[in-house]
Amino acid sequence: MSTLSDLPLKILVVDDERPIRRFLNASLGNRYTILEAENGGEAIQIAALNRPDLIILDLGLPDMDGTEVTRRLREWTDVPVIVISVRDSEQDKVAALDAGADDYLTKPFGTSELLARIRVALRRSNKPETESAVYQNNGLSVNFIKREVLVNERPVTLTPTEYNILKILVNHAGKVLTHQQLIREVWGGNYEADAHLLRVNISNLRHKIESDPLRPQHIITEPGVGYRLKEIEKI
Amino acid sequence: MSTLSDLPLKILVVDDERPIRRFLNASLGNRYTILEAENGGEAIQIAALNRPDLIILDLGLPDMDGTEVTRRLREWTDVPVIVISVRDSEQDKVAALDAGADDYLTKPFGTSELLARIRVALRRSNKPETESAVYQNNGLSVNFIKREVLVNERPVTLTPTEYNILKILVNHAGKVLTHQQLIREVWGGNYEADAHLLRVNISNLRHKIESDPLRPQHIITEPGVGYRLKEIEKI
DNA sequence: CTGCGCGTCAAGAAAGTGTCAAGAAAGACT
DNA sequence: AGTCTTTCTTGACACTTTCTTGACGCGCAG
Repeated sequence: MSTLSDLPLKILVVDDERPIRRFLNASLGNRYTILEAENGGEAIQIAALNRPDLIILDLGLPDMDGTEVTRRLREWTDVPVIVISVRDSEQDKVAALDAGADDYLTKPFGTSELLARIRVALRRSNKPETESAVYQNNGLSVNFIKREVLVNERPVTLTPTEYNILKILVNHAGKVLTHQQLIREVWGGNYEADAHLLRVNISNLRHKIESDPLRPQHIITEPGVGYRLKEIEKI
Repeated sequence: MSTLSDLPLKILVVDDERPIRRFLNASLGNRYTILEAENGGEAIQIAALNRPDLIILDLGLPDMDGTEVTRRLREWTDVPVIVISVRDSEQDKVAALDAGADDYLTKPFGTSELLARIRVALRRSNKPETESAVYQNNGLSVNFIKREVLVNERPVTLTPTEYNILKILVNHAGKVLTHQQLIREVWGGNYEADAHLLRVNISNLRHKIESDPLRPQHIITEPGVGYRLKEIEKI
């Protein structure tokens, strides 16, 4: 069990109030290396750059909601996220947890409880899977942090829907995704969207990332079933 | 998030008070299969026997402390444990979490928060992707996740109907399937489809996966009865 | 020889797929 | 608020693949 990297574990504290950051720094500083961020954008940047082992995230941030930060993080990393907030409503908790947070602590909380919950989160995540935030295969490159897509080194700009579709395909690269699965994941459970809508978007997407949309090299149609992102074996 | 392969997950509820068990059963019963235990010993027994996917554990048990139960469980299983308790002291929380619990909820709590925290715990523990759903025998290989069929290492493309027929044959590999069974499974209960239609499709399928369709090595005709996927004993 | 089950072939019917373009909706900027 | 731009959604159409049906040949048993 003991994966002993003797370097101290890094924890990123995200809070816009300096006193809280100072308090957390004092509570955790002698056990962990503390990184700090003041807002959501900075948090994502620092997380991408420094790869902390855990993130403590305040819900109330100036630039973007903490739930949104979590969602963005989850697009490319499984780092444990512990949300802290003054909001105590069940609705807030459920939203944050479902967005991908691992725990939710209501302020004020005791230091020892926070430490215990940090230990739990670290214990669970102690399987260092080297998952990269960048997908690369077959001339297609998707950077989930920057939301940047390259085709043969050349950047392409995708609309939000197109990016979402591509993201799902990449996350299941090689596997066939049925129309229903794609529709559910892109447009949400309420499937007002039909297969035709999906086809149009796939078509648009292809025109942007395929050199020859008639003979797609990336997004392969599985007739009667759905679509699949083609993966080429790397030796 | 990807939501595939959903057989109902089993949750073990451990509490000595019947009303609480009943309440949890009502709250979770329509989403999960609920097992129940009244005390620590029983909990461990049932956990060992039924291998639940998650355990909800009350701290106050008649025979042994919940923390102790958690410790005993952790000796042999990583099943997520969510502790619920009336005790709100930090000391109790830290003790339970450090004993191996994944979460700690103070009574009273809302149903939706509990459900959210259950989802978090299950999400974390479900990481190992179910990758191996591959049938392989006699030069024929069917990967159900990628929806890929290989004959002697060479990929073949099947139409939806052909794939469905093959899938059913594979799922009952070695056994004879009557015409009626196959028709019902492929075309649905309303069997407007007749045996002739099945024969045409079998013929097409054979031309794709048999090297010599006249002497089939995979799809064997059982005259007057149906078809069978030939299996070769692996040593 | 005749009837029956089985396999093959080919052609029309049906379903699925890709593209274009126009209107609706959403968002950004004065 | 209003205007402008981008993005999303819908409908129409051509095209392709797949499904279904009917015709026919073969082998075999009665």
